[in-house]
Amino acid sequence: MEKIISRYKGKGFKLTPQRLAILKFLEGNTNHPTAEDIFREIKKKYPTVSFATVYNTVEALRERGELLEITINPDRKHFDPNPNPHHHIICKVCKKIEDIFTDYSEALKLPKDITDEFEILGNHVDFYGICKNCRN
Amino acid sequence: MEKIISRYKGKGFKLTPQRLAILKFLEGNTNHPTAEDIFREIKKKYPTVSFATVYNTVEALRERGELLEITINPDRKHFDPNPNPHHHIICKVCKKIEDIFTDYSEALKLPKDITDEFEILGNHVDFYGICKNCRN
DNA sequence: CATTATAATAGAATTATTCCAAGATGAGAA
DNA sequence: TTCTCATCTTGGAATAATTCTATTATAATG
Ligand SMILES: [Mn+2]
Ligand SMILES: [Mn+2]
Ligand SMILES: [Zn+2]
Ligand SMILES: [Zn+2]
Repeated sequence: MEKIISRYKGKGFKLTPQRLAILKFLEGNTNHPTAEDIFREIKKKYPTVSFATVYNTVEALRERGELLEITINPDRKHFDPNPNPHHHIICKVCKKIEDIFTDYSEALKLPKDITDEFEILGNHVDFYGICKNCRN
Repeated sequence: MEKIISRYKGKGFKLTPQRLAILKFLEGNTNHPTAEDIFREIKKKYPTVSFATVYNTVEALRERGELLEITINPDRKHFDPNPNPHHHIICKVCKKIEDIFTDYSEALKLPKDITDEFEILGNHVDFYGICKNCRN
C-alpha cells in the first residue's frame, strides 16, 4: 500500500480515497476486470463513487503506462494492471480471460510492405478457447 | 455476383435485395468496415435500410463462418468478409486496419497449464503502429 | 399461385462510455 | 498549519453502439 502511494506521489497524479481504493483493487489483480467490476468493488467502500471516476482513473493510469486496455472481448473493455507485454486467452463461453506470458516477439515479424508503411509500436496475441468449466 | 448467390442459395439464408447489397459491398472488401460503414453504403441504394438489418446480416454471416468480427479497435467493431485465418495491424492515429497474411501458427504455441485448461479454438495477432500518412 | 418461414423495418430499449458543470479536496507553497 | 489552486469527484445528461420487439413484407418452396 505504501508502495502504491510512493509510486504515484509527486507525479501529478492526485491520490484521492477513491483512487486509492481503485489502485488497491487493481494491485496484482489478474482477473482483467471491466469498468463495472471495478465500480462494483469500489462502491462497497465508497457508495457514492461514480462511473466517471472509474473511467477517469483507468484513463489516467493508461496514459501513464500503468495499465492496459484489453480488446479481446467484443462486448466490453477489460483492464489489466500489468502493463508488461503479455498475451491473453478468452473463454468463448464464460468470457474469462487469462494471461499468457510466453514471449512470441522473435516470431512475430512483419512483411516488408507493412514495415514500410507502419512504424510498429507493439503487438498482442488473442487466443480463443473454451475453459474446462464451460466444457461440462 | 452469381457466385455470391449460389453460395447462399438453399442454405437457409434468405437472399433479400438488402442482403445482396451487403454481400456485394463486402465481397473482396479489405477495408474492415464498421456497421456504420456498411449501413451508409447500403443506404445509398436502399434508403430505408435499418441498422438492425445490417447487424442481423453480419451476425447471420458470422454464424456461418463467412465473416469475422475484428476487436482490434477499442472504439467499435469492424467486420471482415475474409474468414481465413489472418492478422491485422491498426494505425493508432487514423484507425485504419490492414491485413497481415503471415502464418504464425507454428510459433504461437501455448504453455501446458493453458492447454490443460482450455480447448484452443484459434488465435489472432493485433499489431499496433502509426501509418505513413499519420506520421506527417 | 399459396403457404410459410424468415427478413426488414421503425423505433424503443439497453449498454457502454463520455461529457459537463458544480462543488470538493489533495498537494504543495507559504 | 493554513491557504490556494489545480485537479478530482459527482450526478446526471449526452452520445454512441448495439440489441430487442412488434409489425409488416417478402423470398423460397412446392
Ligand atoms: Mn493480463
Ligand atoms: Mn482482414
Ligand atoms: Zn469458460
Ligand atoms: Zn494512420
